[in-house]
Amino acid sequence: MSTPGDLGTRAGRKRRAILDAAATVFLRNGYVGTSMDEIAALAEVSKQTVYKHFSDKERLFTELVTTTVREASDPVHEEVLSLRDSGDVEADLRDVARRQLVKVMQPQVLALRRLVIGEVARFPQLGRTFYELGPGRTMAAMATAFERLAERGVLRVDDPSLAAEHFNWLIMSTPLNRAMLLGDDEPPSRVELERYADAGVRVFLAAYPAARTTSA
Amino acid sequence: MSTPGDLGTRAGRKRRAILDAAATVFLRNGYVGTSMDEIAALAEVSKQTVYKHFSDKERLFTELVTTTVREASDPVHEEVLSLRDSGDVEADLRDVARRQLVKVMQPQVLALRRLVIGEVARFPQLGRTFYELGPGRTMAAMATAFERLAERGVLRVDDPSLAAEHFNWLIMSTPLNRAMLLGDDEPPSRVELERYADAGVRVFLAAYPAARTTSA
DNA sequence: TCGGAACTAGACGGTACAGTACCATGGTAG
DNA sequence: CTACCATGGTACTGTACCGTCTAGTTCCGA
Repeated sequence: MSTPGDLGTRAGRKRRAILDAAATVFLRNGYVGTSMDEIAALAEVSKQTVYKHFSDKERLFTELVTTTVREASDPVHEEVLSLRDSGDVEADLRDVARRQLVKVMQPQVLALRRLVIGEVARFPQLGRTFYELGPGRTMAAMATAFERLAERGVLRVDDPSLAAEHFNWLIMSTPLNRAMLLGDDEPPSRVELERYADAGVRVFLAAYPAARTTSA
Repeated sequence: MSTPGDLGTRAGRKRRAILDAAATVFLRNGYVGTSMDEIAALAEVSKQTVYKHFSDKERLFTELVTTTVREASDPVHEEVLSLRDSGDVEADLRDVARRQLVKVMQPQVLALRRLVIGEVARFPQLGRTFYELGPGRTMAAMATAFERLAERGVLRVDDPSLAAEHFNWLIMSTPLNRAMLLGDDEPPSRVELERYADAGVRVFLAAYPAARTTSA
């Protein structure tokens, strides 16, 4: 009859409220910095109800993280896949790079990344999940796209996986690592992010040149 | 008379023992996962003595992190500076890259990085310190080295800071980010690290070409 | 309308831990 | 040798919080 995630039922709504509250509090205060009472209060739900839906703090936390990562990563994944049929590699790489960077630099995604990294010792599985659903999946998709582009002769790539790594990190490393350590009180503007992305693409194309369809 | 750090005095030895124990426990269990009793026990010192040397847990933690980062970062910094007078840019870049990568991938450095990232919300200053003493300082040194090499005409670089960022992250991103999220149960071998470093240098030199002193 | 399931509110046991208080003791300077 | 300060050992205070329990209340379907 009723699915746990069904928002039509009362149980479904409560469950969603708890997950939303948990996201807010965990991302702000970290795993140990968060109390179940706080989550219950913010969700406007009794603590008993929290424990009815999630057997304990760990499960609530892991479930929250996995669903959040999956949701955040899906759209990026789609766009990367579409790269394989690109008609204008340079322009499309720039597009993908810009959009991907903006996604990754959202404050809540950054907070989630910090959180998972900080808890890798306590929750090793969570780190794996984050990697596989996030950067790992994106780079795998990118590698297959590069492979296809190489077959079509529009991009010179010998090791697609390595190229995907290089592309990915040329775009994201500078702003991402700064954000990890410097916090996001003064996040880079959209324009700055585009500069990082474009510069990364430039370097990438110098090493993995695109064959232009239209010559000068 | 006596300096706090002087290992000759009894107080100095105790202080060092406390810092060593703190390093072990904090790096293994994180900030909140560590109790002052644990540190005192491992240092074979009474808790009273711990509080005599460090007014509270926060100060002990921050003092530990700053001294550790500084110590780990100094040798890398030296070597990067010496790049400016390189006679064989390609070979020397490869050398620097390999050594830098090995340093950064040491388990305790990785643990420290995870720890600082996870605590950025609680200790923003610590993140800044880590960045400025670690990657920030290295990349600044690298930028001045590149600038000098460009003046000498042996490397084509227009924006030295950007080039330093690109170099740094081309080398380190892949193994570093994997380590951050996947833990270091199965750390990459020295050979694998060298492959990452060499591949990064290759891409870097494609975008920022070196003028060869000796031609084929 | 009615019965059962889901929910609320709050107390409670158990545990862990930061930081303090107190006093005995041992090394060290003078 | 002695006075004294650093240290050891340990008990203690206060707090926080997980997870459980109880007792009463509200929602919803039949």
